[in-house]
Amino acid sequence: MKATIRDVARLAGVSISTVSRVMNAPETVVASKRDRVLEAIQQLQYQPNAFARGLIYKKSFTLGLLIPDIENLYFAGIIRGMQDACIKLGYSLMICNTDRDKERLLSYMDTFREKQVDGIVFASDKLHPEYYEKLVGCRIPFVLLSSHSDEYEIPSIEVDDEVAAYDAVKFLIELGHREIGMIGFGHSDSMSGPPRYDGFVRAVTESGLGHNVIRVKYANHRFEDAYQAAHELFTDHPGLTAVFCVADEFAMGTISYLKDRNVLVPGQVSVIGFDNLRMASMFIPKLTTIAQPIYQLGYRAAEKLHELLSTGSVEVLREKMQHKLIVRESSREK
Amino acid sequence: MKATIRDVARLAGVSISTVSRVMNAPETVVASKRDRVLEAIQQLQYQPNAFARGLIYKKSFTLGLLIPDIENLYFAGIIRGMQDACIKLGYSLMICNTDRDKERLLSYMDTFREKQVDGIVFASDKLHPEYYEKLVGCRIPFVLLSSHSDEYEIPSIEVDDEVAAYDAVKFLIELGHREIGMIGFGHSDSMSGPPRYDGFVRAVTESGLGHNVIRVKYANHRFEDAYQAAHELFTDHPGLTAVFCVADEFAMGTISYLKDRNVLVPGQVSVIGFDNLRMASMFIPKLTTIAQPIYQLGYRAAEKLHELLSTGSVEVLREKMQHKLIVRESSREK
DNA sequence: GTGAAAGCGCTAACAT
DNA sequence: ATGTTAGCGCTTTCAC
Repeated sequence: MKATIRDVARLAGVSISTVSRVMNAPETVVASKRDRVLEAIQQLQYQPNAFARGLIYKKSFTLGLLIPDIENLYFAGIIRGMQDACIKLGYSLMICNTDRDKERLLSYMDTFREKQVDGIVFASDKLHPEYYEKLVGCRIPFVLLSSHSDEYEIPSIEVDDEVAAYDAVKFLIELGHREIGMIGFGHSDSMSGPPRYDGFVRAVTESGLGHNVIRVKYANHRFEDAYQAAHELFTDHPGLTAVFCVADEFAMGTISYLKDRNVLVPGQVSVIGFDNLRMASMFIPKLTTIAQPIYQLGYRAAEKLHELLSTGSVEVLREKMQHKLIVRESSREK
Repeated sequence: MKATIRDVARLAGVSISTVSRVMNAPETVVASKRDRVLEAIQQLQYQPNAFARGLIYKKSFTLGLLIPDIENLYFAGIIRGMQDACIKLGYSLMICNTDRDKERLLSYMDTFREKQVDGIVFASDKLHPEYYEKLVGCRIPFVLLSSHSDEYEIPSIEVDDEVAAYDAVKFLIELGHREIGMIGFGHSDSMSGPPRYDGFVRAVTESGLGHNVIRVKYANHRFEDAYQAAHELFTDHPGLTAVFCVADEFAMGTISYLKDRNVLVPGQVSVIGFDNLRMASMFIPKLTTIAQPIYQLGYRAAEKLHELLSTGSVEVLREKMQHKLIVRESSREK
C-alpha cells in the first residue's frame, strides 16, 4: 500500500497533525521534529493524497481545457502556453478534445464537474446557449479563448479578428491586387468567422474593390475542405490574383489545390494565411500570414482563469492580444 | 454549494445509503424509492464527488499520458486514439507534454502520483533507468508506446521499426535508386532511432549498396533540424538521388531545403518519410511515406493499459502493429 | 429492502 | 508547539 500521513507520523514519532503542519506551515513546528518528519517522508516516498486534500479544500488544483481539434496545430500551441502557465501557477491541466462533437463536449463538462476542476478554458468554439447554461449550472468558472461572448459577461481573450483580417487584405491590396477572394470559416459555428469576413469586406470596400465582397467560400476547419473551397472559389472566379485564407490550414489547402492545377503561388496567385502555425514556415512556399501569439494566448488564458478563481473577477473582461503580419513567400506584388 | 448525497437523500426522503445504492446497484432498491431518488438527483443536478469516491475506491479512473512534444502531429493522433479508448473504457485522460525536459517529466510523474492516476502511457521517449525507477517507485502501472524496453519486462506497443525502415529503403531501391541517404533520429534519446537505421543498413547492404551506410545525418525531431541535416547530407554527398527520412517532419524539412536549393523533388531527388501525418498529404509534393497506424496505436495503448490494470498482466508483452507503405508524389523512378 | 455507522486520508479547530 | 478530534462526501458492512 501507499504510505499515508499516519505511516509518516508513526515513523517520525509525532502526530499526524504535525506531519500535516510540516507540509503546510513548516515554520510552526520545531526544527528537530520537522527534520524527523521530512526524513520519514523521504524514506517512505510519501506524497499526500489529492483525494483527501480535495475533499477538504474543495479544490482540485486542476484546470480543464476544452478544444475542438487536437490535430490542429493551433491548439497544440495553445496547450503549450497554458501548460507552462499552469506549472507556474500550481495547477494541473486536463485537456479534452471534443472533435467538434456536441455530445462529447457536454459529457466532458460532466467529467470536469465530477473531477471538480477549479475552472475551465473554453477554446475557439462558439459558446452556444446550451453550453453556457450547462457551464453556469455546473458553477465552474470559465474563460473563453479565441472566442468571446456578446450576450454574456464572460472573460475572454483573443486577437482582434476584424482588424487582423483587415490588415491581411490591406496588405494584399497594397501589393497591387484587385481581384481578391477569401476562404473563411462558416459563420454558424465559429466566433471568428464573421469578424474576419467583416475585416475582409472593410478593406476591400474601403479601397473601392467592393466587387470582391462576394468572392468568398467557406470551409470547415481542415485543409481538405479548404482544397474543395478553393476549387469552388476559382471555378466561380477564375480571375482572382490573391486570396485571403482565415487559417494557415486553409492557405495550405488552397495552395495545394492551385499546385494541382499548375497555378503558381506566388507567381500567379498570392495567398495569405492566418495563425502562423509552426508549419507555416515549412510549407512550400513558406506562408505569408497573420501571426497570432498562440503560445501567449494559451498562457494568458490560464492566468486570466487563475485571476478569476482567486479574486472572483477579472480586471479586463474582453481582452485582446496583438497580431502581426509576417511576410514570407506565398505573396507577391501584382 | 454543490449538492451532496445528503441533499439528495433529504429531498427524496430516504437515507444516504439508499441514494448510494440507486447509483451503484439500482436493482437492490424498490422502484418507488428509486424513482424518487432519481427525480431528486435530476432536480438537484447532483453528481457524485470524485474525491470522495476516489478515497474509497483508491482509484481515480484517470489515465496519464506522457508525450515529448504536443506540437508534433504524431502525438495529436496518439491522443485522439487514446482518448476514444478512454471514453469507451470509462477513464478520463490527463495529458502531459514534457517538451523533452527531464525535470518536467519527473515532476509530471509526481503529479500523476498525487492525483492517483490509475496507470500511465509513456510515449516515445526512451525509458531511462531513472524514469523506470521512479515509475516503479510510484507503483503506478504503465505501458510504453512507440517504444519498448529490452532490459525490463514492460508492456509496449509499437510498429516494427526495423522492418518498416527496411521497406521504405527497399522501395527506393526498387525505384532504381542506388545513391541513397538517410536522415535519422539521434541514437541517444530515441528508441526508434537504432532500429530504423538498422533497417536502412539491411536494405542497402542486401542490395549491394553498402556504400550508402555512411550517408546518414541525424536531426532532432523537428523539421528545422532536418533542414540543417539535409544541408549537411547533401554537402557531404552531393550525388544522392534519394533520401529516407525517419519522420514526415524530416521529409518536409529535407524537401524544404532542397526546394531552397532549386533541387526538384521528386524530379531530381526522391524523398520518403515515415509516420503518415495528417499533413503528409497536404505537403507539396505530397509525401510518399511509411504509415504508422497512429490513432490505433493510441487506442491500443489505452486498451493495453486497461488490461494491465484490470487483470494485473498483459496477454502479449511487446506488441507490434502493422505499418504500410503509402506512395504519393515525393518519390519517383530513377 | 433500508438505515446507521464506520472509515477512506487529510486539514483545521480546539485543547493542552 | 503539538496532539486529539471532527468532518469533507462517499461506499460498505452490519443490523434490523
